[in-house]
Amino acid sequence: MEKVAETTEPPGRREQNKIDTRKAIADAALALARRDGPGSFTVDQIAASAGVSRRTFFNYFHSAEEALNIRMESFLELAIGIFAEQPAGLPLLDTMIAAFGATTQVQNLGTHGELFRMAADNPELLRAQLHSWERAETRIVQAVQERLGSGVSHLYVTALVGSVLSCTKAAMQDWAGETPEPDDASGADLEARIVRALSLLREGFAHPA
Amino acid sequence: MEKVAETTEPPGRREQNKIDTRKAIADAALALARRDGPGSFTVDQIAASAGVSRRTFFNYFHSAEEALNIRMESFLELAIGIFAEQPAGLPLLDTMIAAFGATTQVQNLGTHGELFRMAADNPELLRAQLHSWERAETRIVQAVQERLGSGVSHLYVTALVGSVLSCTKAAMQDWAGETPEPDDASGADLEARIVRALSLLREGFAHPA
DNA sequence: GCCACAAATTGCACACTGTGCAAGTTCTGA
DNA sequence: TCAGAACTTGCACAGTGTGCAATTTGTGGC
Repeated sequence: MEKVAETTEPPGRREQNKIDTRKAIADAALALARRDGPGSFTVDQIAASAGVSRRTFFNYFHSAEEALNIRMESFLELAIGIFAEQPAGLPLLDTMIAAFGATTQVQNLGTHGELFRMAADNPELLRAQLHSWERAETRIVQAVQERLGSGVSHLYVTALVGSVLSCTKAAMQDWAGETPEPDDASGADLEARIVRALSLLREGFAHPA
Repeated sequence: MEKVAETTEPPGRREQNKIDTRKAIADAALALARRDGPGSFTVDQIAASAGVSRRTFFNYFHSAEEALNIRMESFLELAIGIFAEQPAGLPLLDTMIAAFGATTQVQNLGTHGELFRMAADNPELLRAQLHSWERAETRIVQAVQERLGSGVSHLYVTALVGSVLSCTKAAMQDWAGETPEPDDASGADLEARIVRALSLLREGFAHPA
């Protein structure tokens, strides 16, 4: 019985080291972004601050922005996971509302808002974030395709998923803009906004309430 | 009478040279992308091919991808212009449908589909395009805010505009994917898709027709 | 036409990015 | 304990993006 619960934890020293290194780099990048501003530091600084070589940094991330953006990725990862867990029978938009509303329970929610605000004056970071949303979109489109079968048009699915993500993004931006303090307890505020935006979508934006 | 119609044409040699140079660079970039593939050429090659120095290239564009992406920008520019011309009384979504449907009359429509397809296997180009859509979104949001006055919530406007652009993007992607030949006469196909996607949006995606 | 001024182009230097490769170090399993 | 796999690191190299100063080119007054 050397290995226990191999389904979820075969870490070993190697895996754990990689996880630690990855986290150390991401943390170093965030700390530098907070101190010097989003675009005002180099990869060398991140690497030195994380205690690894420049080359190792690039073994983990393609760019400084990607190291920052890993948190946004985890948020979208969570959204995709929750969506996949939802029962398949319900109307699609209700399922989406449930899934994206639940994402607000993610750890360190305040940091996500912070990164949103950072992207406002850092084009490279903004591009990285937009790219993250784009990749999430294609993954969700695939999941929805599988769920609905081949009877639904591709355009319907892509337009729907794109709109849902746009509304979620708008809700997060609105929330991040009006919640400058890194308050992790304001998840309810964000959830309310997401639900509101997606409800507007479900009603075809008929009333500008 | 040395100058005629100074309202729209004070070009002079200077202005015209800049326009020509800009166009020469963009054309050179597109030609190289067609020949070698989107990410397989350098700024030096573009500059040489356009007959300018490397430094001059960077006076016009921030990156190779931006030089490619200028056409997508012009498309979005056209959309914004048409939207601004629409009468202000109509329902917002109808105005949007009219505006984005009309954009398909842009010159060299086939090239736009081509660039969409290129972005599929070139992350940098994709990011540049996403960034273009993002900037267009904020501009349209501003225009809508002015049109509707301050009585409407910010979240409503951003969610609406984001959804409209997502649907338009989905329509273009669908069209570009199923129209591999650079056929400039297929504008009607694209327009039909855009109108269909936006109609779905207006109905809250109720029927997956 | 001439000339001073403004605007655009260019070469150069410099810091930084991103990647292949080979040598070194650390973990794994028998 | 040890061979081999996996990870890290230094190095080299091509490419990017930008400030600066020198040069060329268009503009407008005289």
